[in-house]
Amino acid sequence: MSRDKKDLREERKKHRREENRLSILRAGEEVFARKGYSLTTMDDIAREAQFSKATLYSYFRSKNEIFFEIILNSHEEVILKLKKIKDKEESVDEKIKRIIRFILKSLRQKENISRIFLMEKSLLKNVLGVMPPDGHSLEETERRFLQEIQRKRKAMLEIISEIFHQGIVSGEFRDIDSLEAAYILESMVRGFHFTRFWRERSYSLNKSTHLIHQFFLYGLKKGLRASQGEKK
Amino acid sequence: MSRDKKDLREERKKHRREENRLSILRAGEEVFARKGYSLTTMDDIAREAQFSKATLYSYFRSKNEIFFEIILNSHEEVILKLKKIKDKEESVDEKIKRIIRFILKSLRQKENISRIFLMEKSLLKNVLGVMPPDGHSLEETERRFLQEIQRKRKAMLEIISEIFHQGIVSGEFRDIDSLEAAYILESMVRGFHFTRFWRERSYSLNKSTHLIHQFFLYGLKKGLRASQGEKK
Amino acid sequence: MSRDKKDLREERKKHRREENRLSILRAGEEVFARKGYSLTTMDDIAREAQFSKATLYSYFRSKNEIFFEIILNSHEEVILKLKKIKDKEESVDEKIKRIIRFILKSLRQKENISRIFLMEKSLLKNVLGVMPPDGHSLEETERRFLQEIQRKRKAMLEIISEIFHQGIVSGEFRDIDSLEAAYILESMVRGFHFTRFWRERSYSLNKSTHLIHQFFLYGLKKGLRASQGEKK
Amino acid sequence: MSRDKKDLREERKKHRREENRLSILRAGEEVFARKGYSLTTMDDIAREAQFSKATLYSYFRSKNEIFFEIILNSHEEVILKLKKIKDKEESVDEKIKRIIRFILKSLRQKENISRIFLMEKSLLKNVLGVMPPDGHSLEETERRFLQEIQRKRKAMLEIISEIFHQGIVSGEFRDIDSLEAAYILESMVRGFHFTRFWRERSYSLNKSTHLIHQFFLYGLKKGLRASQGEKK
DNA sequence: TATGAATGAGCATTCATTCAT
DNA sequence: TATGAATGAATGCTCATTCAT
Repeated sequence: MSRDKKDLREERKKHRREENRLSILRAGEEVFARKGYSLTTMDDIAREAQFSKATLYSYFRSKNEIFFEIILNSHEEVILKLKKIKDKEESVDEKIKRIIRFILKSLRQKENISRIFLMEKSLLKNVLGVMPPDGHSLEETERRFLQEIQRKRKAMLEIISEIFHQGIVSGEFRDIDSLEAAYILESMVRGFHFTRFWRERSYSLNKSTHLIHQFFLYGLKKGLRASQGEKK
Repeated sequence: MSRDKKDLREERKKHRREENRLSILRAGEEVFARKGYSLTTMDDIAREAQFSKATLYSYFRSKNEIFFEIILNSHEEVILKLKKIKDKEESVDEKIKRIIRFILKSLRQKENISRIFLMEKSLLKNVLGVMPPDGHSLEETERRFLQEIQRKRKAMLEIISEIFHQGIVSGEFRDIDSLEAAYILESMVRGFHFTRFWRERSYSLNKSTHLIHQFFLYGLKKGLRASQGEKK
Repeated sequence: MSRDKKDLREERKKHRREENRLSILRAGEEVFARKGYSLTTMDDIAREAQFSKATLYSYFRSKNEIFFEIILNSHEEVILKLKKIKDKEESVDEKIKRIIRFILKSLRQKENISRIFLMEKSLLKNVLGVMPPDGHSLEETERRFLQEIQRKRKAMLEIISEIFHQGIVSGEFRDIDSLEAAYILESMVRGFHFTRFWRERSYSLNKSTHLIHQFFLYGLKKGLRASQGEKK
Repeated sequence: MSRDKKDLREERKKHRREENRLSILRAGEEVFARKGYSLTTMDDIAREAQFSKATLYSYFRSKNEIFFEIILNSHEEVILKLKKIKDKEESVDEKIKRIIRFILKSLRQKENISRIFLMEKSLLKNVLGVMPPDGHSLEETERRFLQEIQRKRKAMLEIISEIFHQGIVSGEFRDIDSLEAAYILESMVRGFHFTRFWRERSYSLNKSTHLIHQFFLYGLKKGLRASQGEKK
């Protein structure tokens, strides 16, 4: 009895703890998205999460770690979604369109979360994107994060490439390296998103999706029957 | 005589000043590239430039201003190079290849200068890339910078789109919006560069250029005679 | 029980905080008095208060705020004392003497706190004592401070003028504007204090009090029975 | 001949130099008066004087020295004016009125020059008005300045006291220490000026003069025929 | 556990003064 | 002599992190 009671209490505690953890992550995402990494202070996150600053440190070891966790989680979501798309019963073309739209959409939602993730140097002290990813001189946490993230990204890209593979096997697509194609698609979508701020014209989600989709499938050259679909 | 002498001295002084200015910019570029914007201190730049920190302030009004100048200059170089490419006597295909290679190359060289430029939120207090570019609430300097940079980027993209236009007119390319095509190409190249850190495989400049070039011209679909050029 | 205990702890905490606050103010007063406003650094105050500089900022928003608070508090004390004097059962003459002595004394004690307060331009950016007190272009904090201080000073002078009023009503004093008389008395005392550094002779508190008192009551002209009291 | 020519050139040089010196002083007065001591930078003065900052240092050893010189000069003017008043053929009463008005006026004109002079601690590093005027630990320049200023002030006050002496001898004034009377008068005038910023009502030069004059002559007590002259 | 309080290490920027021409 | 340039030394303020309760 007392045994059970104790377990129950333990259980509840754990549950509560998990909930708080999530609160902090949500708060972090909110603030990071709004202010970027450097400009976000632990105070900001604490305020948003309605905890004391010190409490944050009982859930996470550092500002960095909070950020890492957010990034990692967001990748997890993406993987799940991509799997769903892959397993859908529809044409490969349609799937690709869905992928483009989905990535664009989540980039827009998480805006500078992804922005930061891709870019901010202060993230990994003096490292990210500059040093070759051998990762020596990285702190343990950072190393682990890098590994994690690379694993997840690999998973993402492999799912996409599997979709392409279907198209290649079926003879619909050119016989190319399907992983490279996945790289290209991701590059296009991310690139299109991140440069959009500087464009004169702004494109709706639909228009953007269509544009990228057409170019990715048919390229610039004449000779293929690229449908001249919707224009915004 | 004395007149001339004085002028000469003035001349030399001005020249010296210009040189110092450049030194600081070079130093700034170096350090920003290594550490990102937030983590770069004026002390860092001063040390690198072999000046006292205070001296920096006699050449630039702020850290921000140094950074802006670096970005702006780098854009200027790009514009010049693109113009040269455009005016070359060679096939449009070849020009596109050159553009891809050139952008990739300069992204690699300036590495996270461009990275920072695209991303760092702390740059324009809470603004860059997030708020719509209406720019109210920006400080004067920041506003000017935004204008400048947008002007330059527009120029860049227009040069590229003019090249495409040649191909469209000649019937070589599909009849699409040439500016949109420029957006896509830029997205691909930038995107490919910025995601490369996360890829398992790393691609040489040649291989990257080829890959992007092929996809940009022929897309994924079968039916076009994409040359099966070099593989890394 | 636990309830009470918690409250008690809260109580103690609050008390501790209040004490620290006072420590900082005392430290500030000490250093400001010694070095003046501009030359006093937050580091100085922190050292004197035995806190870290950062801690100061958890109690006060700025150097200015610390200074304002010191000034304000010191005025509060003065008001209290003046009230006491006013309510004493003794002759108006005696009360005036007490006022003179009291103000002189506290000016000596707080020495250049009051000096600074009256004088330092850097206090209110380009304002204090120069611009008419319309107060536009002042920051919020500064505006509030100005209001507060003016309210307190008004209170001080009104108490003094009320004392004079008694004397006027009783026919002892000339029928003059009692507030103007208060202005004059304050001017004499403050003026006498602030110019003393430049005098050859220095006057004891007693002697100073007597001197001012005599002149304030009887003026320079012959014809009144100014007591030729103590000479130092 | 060549001798004379050389002398003439020397002469002109000296003259020019003296003129520049004055320009700088005038500029300094202007800026100090506007911004106070701490907030005034050498750059400000240089700009106002239309010289390079470095040039200032060929005329004065430091910011302090410029300020000292300004103060000293201004005292010189005062002395001259007081002498003139003293030597005028008119009643002592009238002379006193003139003195009051004159001091008030120049305090208003030089506003925070005098303010600073009286108050700013940063002037004499950590000293002025705080340490007993023994002046040890003062820098040479500061010591000299203190001496100078004290000499001049003594002169000023002696002139005033001489005027009073006339009145005492003639039996018009009470038989008091004329120097003390001078101290009191100065205190009243300066005090009245420096506290004016905090008063609710503001007084015109005339009204101020009258007020101070009446009180100085007749005091608060009834029994003397204080003329109930103009009220503002 | 949760938290209010404390702080070390910075950081951008300023300015009186010196130096080289 | 006059000056443009250079700089050392500060200074107010911030923030991630730790500590004591």
